[in-house]
Amino acid sequence: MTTINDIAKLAEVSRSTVSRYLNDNGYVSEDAKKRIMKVIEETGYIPSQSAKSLRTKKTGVIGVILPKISTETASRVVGGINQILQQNDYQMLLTTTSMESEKEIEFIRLLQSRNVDGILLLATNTEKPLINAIEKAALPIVALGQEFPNISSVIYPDYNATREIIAYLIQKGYQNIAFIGVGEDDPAVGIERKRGFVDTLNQHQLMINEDWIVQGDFSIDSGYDSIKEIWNKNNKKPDAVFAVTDQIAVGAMQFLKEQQLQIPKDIAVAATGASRLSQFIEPSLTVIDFLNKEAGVIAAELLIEEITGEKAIKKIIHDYRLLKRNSV
Amino acid sequence: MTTINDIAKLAEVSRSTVSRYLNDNGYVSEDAKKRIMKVIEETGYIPSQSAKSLRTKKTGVIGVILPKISTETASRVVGGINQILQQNDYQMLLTTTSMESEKEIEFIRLLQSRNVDGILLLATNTEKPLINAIEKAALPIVALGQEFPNISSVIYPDYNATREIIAYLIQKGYQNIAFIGVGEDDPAVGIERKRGFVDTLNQHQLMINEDWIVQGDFSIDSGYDSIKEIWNKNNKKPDAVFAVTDQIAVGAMQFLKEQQLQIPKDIAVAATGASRLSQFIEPSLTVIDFLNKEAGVIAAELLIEEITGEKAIKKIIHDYRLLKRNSV
DNA sequence: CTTTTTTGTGAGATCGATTCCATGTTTTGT
DNA sequence: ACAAAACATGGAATCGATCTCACAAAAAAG
Repeated sequence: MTTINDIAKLAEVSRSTVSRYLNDNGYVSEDAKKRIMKVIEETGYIPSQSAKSLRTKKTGVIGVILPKISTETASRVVGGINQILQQNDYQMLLTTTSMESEKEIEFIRLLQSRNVDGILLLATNTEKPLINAIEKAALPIVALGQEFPNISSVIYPDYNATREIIAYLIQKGYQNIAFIGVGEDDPAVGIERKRGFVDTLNQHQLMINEDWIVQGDFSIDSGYDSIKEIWNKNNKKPDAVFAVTDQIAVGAMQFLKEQQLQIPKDIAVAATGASRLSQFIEPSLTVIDFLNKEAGVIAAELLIEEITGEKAIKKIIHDYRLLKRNSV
Repeated sequence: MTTINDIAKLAEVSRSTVSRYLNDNGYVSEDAKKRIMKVIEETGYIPSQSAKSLRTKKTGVIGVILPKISTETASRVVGGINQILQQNDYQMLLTTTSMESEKEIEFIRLLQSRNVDGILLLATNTEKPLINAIEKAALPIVALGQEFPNISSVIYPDYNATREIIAYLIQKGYQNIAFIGVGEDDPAVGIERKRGFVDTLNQHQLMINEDWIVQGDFSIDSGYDSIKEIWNKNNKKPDAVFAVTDQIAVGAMQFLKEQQLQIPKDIAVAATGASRLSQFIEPSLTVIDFLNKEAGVIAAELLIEEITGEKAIKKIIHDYRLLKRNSV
C-alpha cells in the first residue's frame, strides 16, 4: 500500500508538504502541488483514515443504533438520516439490536471504541442501564423516538396524535373502541399511545372495556391474534379498533375479513404508522403518519449541530399528520 | 480520554502487558490480570480502534454500497447482511448512491480510505468505469444482483425466473401479455428479465406486440403511467401484464382497478419481487420471490470467506420461488 | 545440580497520518 | 535599502495501539 511517505519521496517533497497539500492548509507552491498531484494520480494513493483519525480524533463516522433494519419505519428513518449525513460528508455505521435491549448498551460502547463522532439512538426502551450508558458516554448522542434525560431527542407526539385519531373515531360515531397495544417497556408506543387512547375515551365519557384492550408485539401476526382474542372473549363486539402500529392493524384486518365483516361498515380500523401497505390495502387504512424520514433528517441535523459546537440540549416534538382514508 | 498508557501506569505494568491482556495472547500473570481488570473497570477505558487498525490493518468494518435504503428489497438484503456480519463481529458502514452511478465508484474509494476489510456492492449497473474501479480496488469485493468479472457475486436468476412466471401465465391461458420493464443500464433487471419474457413468448409461438412493451422506472407511479400508456395506445388490449418489479405492478393494478377491470378475470398481473404489499394487496400478487434476505446472507458469508483466506472467485446463482397467488 | 523449557515482563520500533516549530527564501512596505 | 510580512519547506514529536525481542525468574527435565 502506498503511504504519504511514498508520495513524499516520489514527489521529492517532505511528508509535511504532502499533508498540507491534502488538507489544503498552509503553504504549498504551485510547483510542488503539481508534482504531488501527478504522483497521487499515478499511484492511486488513498490516505488512511485510521492514521488520520488517530491524530485528529475525528472519524467522520456517525453510529446509528436501531432495533431492526427491515421495517419500513426504520428504513425511512435511516433514509432521512443518511441524506443529511451524506450532505455533511459523514458516513453511517449501522448496528441493529434485534430488539435486545442489552445490545443498545453494548453498541454504545462499541461505537465509542470505533471513535465515531456521534451516535443516533433509535431506542425501544428507557431503562435505567441504558440511561446510565448514555450518561457515561463521552460523545454526542441524539435519541429518536424516546425521551432521555440530558441528551437531545426527537420524539414523536405519541400522546397527542393518538388523542386526535381516537377523537376522530368518536366523532365518526364509533363508541365501542378496542385497543391493541404493545408492552410497556417501550414507553413511547406502549404507554403514551395507550394513555392517549384511555384519556380520550374518558374525556368523551365512553366506557373503557378491559376486555377490548389487548397487547401484541409489533408483528402482523400479533395483530391477527390480538383481535381474535378480543373476538373470542366476549359477546359484545367493538365497532372500531385502534392498533398502535399499522402492521398490527393489517393483521387485525385480515382476521376481520375472514369473519366476513365489512370495514368500516361493521367495524372501523385505525392505526399509527403510514406504511405503503397501509395505503394500498383495502380498504386503505386511516392512520397517523409520523413522517419518519423527516424525523430522521431532524435527528441527524441535531446531532451534527451538536458535534460542531452547539451544546444546548433540545427536545423536539416532531410533527404528524392524520391520514383519513377508507377504513374509518 | 484514557489510553493504554494510563491503564499501564495505574496498574503498574507496562503497555505491552496491558495489550497482551486485552488481546488475550502471550503471558500475563494472574496478579497482573487482576490489577489491569480493576483499573479498566474503574476508568471505563475503551481501546481506540483507530490506533489498533493503524497497526493491524484491520478494522472489522465492512462497507455496503446500495442504491437506496428505503426500499423493501434493500432493507431485506441489508437485514441478511447484518445478521451474518454481526455473528462474525463485523460492523457495517452503509452508503447509498441514490441511484447515481458515479457514486458507486466514489464510494469504493471512500470505503477503501476508511480501511474497511471488504465491500458488499449492490450494483445497479455494470458500466466500464465501475468495473475498472472494482479491479483497481485492493480489497475483497462481493457483488450482489449483478455480475462482474473477477470478483465473487451472488446473482438472482433473473432470466430463468422470468421464464417460469411467463410460462405460468401462458399455461393459465393468457396469450396477450404486456411487459413493463426498466432501462437497460441495469442489466439484471432491464435486460435479463426482458430477455426471459421475449424468449418465452417466442418459444410458445406467441406474437410479441411492441406496443405492449413499455419502460418505467422502479416506482409505483411509473407502473401506473406505463400501463396507462399501453391502454391508450391501441385498440387491442392485453389480457395479462408482467412487471419487472412488484412496485411497478402495484401502480399498474391501481390504474386497472380505476378502469373497473377485474383482476385476474379481465387482466392478470404478475411481477418480480415479494414485498409485504404484494401479499396484502387485493388481489394478492402472483410474484417471483428472490428471497432477498437469504441473498444478503450468502453474499455476506462469501465476503467473509474471502476476507479470511479463501481466494476462489465464486458466482452463486441464488434461489427463487414462484408465489402463485390471486392476481393470475 | 545443572540445563532446558516455560512463564512473565518491559523497552522500543512501528503503523500513517497531522501539526508545531525552526529555518530559509521571496515579496512587500516605507 | 532594510525591516517586516508572506511564502515555502522539512524535521521531529505525536496520536494509541501492536508486536518483536531481549531478558530474567520460575518450573521442569535430565
